[in-house]
Amino acid sequence: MPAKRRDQREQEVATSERLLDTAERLFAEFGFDGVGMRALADEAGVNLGATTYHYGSKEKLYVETFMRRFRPTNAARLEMLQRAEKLAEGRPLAVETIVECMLRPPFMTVLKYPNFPGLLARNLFMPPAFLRAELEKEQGMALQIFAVALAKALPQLDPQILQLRLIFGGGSLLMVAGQMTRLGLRESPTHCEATLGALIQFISAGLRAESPTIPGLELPKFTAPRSRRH
Amino acid sequence: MPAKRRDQREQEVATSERLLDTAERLFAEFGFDGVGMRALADEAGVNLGATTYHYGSKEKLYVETFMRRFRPTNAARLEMLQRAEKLAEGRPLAVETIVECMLRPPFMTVLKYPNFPGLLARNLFMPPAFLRAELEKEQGMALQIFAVALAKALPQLDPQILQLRLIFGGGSLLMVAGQMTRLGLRESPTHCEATLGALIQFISAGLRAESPTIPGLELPKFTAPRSRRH
DNA sequence: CTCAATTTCATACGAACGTATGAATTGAGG
DNA sequence: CCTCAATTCATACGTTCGTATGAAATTGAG
Repeated sequence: MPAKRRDQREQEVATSERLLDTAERLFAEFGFDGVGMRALADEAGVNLGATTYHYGSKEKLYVETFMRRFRPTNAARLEMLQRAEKLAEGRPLAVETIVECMLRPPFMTVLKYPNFPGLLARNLFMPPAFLRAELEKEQGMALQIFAVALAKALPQLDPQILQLRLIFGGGSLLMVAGQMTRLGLRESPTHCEATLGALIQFISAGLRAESPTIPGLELPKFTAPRSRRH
Repeated sequence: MPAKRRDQREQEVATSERLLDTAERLFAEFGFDGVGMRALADEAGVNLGATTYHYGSKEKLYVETFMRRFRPTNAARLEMLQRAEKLAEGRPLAVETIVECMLRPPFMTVLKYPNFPGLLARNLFMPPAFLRAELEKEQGMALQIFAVALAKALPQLDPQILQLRLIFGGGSLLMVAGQMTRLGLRESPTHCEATLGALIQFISAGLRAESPTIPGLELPKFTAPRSRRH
């Protein structure tokens, strides 16, 4: 069973990669339902049939388009946290350090792949039904790990409040990611770094805010997908 | 020129309203491109032609669906701020007060109309091209006014940083709005109020964070729409 | 050179899309 | 009762949708 045949002499990048790159750009801008397979194939310069041949269906292509960036980014966050913890040798990590571990990898991904922010915002805010499962699997554990690390850094903070504040912070990250191009953060790495720093400051301060035991707050499990259509 | 004829004896709500309500639900869940006019008309129990008759086009219906909620919500924010300022009689407002004026009206709208969060998240994060103009017009001024009020409450804060942090806070609001149903905040006003309180705390603390003069940060005007397709 | 697997390509299918059209239906005013 | 504007409704238009099909072309191994 032969695998990849086409050599690299005439073709700069393989068809499947070209499809993924184009899908990243178009899906990020117009969303799943806003992009047709024909437009996608045309922009990628490949035949329409190549889409089903390489990815089976539009939904699978969409999932793979997102996961190709999301998976390594998420892995990098965990690695960065582990490295920080190893470096600390038992001493508790600063909140800023943990937050930076959460934010820097996505920021770097966003800086490297200009169309990723759109995907990120779309899929984390209002994920299509067919993406929910794989998404939950990938990010659920990471979120849990960071919640534990932060709980260690903020022992006096109610875990429920912490979970809520993590959601708040995630919203901030998504917002700035989604508007990155609009903010002109792509032209200069300096701006980007400065913005990342400001975001770390903002979220860390929010996490540290003293919480006067809000009564009656009782958060559910944060699972429970819903879906209709598709 | 007669206007509304059909009396209210047999029809609970008018056709145009039924269309808006259904549009709110479906657009919130599936987005503009994810909803067909036929499905919309069917779920609303009206004829397909009624959609073009009452709203002219799908885009106009979409804009009106969103603006019907967004306009009064935004107005309420400004009114609440004005009331607070009048009540303060010249004394500077607390950051928490200003932030509450920004957050409470949307929260109330979200509590009253369960499908509004979806619209809000979709349209503020990744607004369709045809909505950008009307959106900018509606929220641009409000954001400016709140930025001024906050600058007065935080005189030592760099305005650039403030603007950035406002974006962060907006992300937090959108995130929690978009996940409101998922978080189970709809069943109990107590949870909702508690979450609102936690969000006010979080954002206020983030706004207050001391900013060690991040060098090289230079934010652009925050305008510049892009668009292709449609 | 041959062969078989891999990849490309043109084409076609039925369904759904947004919108336009004009005929029925409705109901208050003359 | 008749009129007429407002509204509803059935139907049809051209287009685009996602996917399937099978023949052509390409490729590396033997």
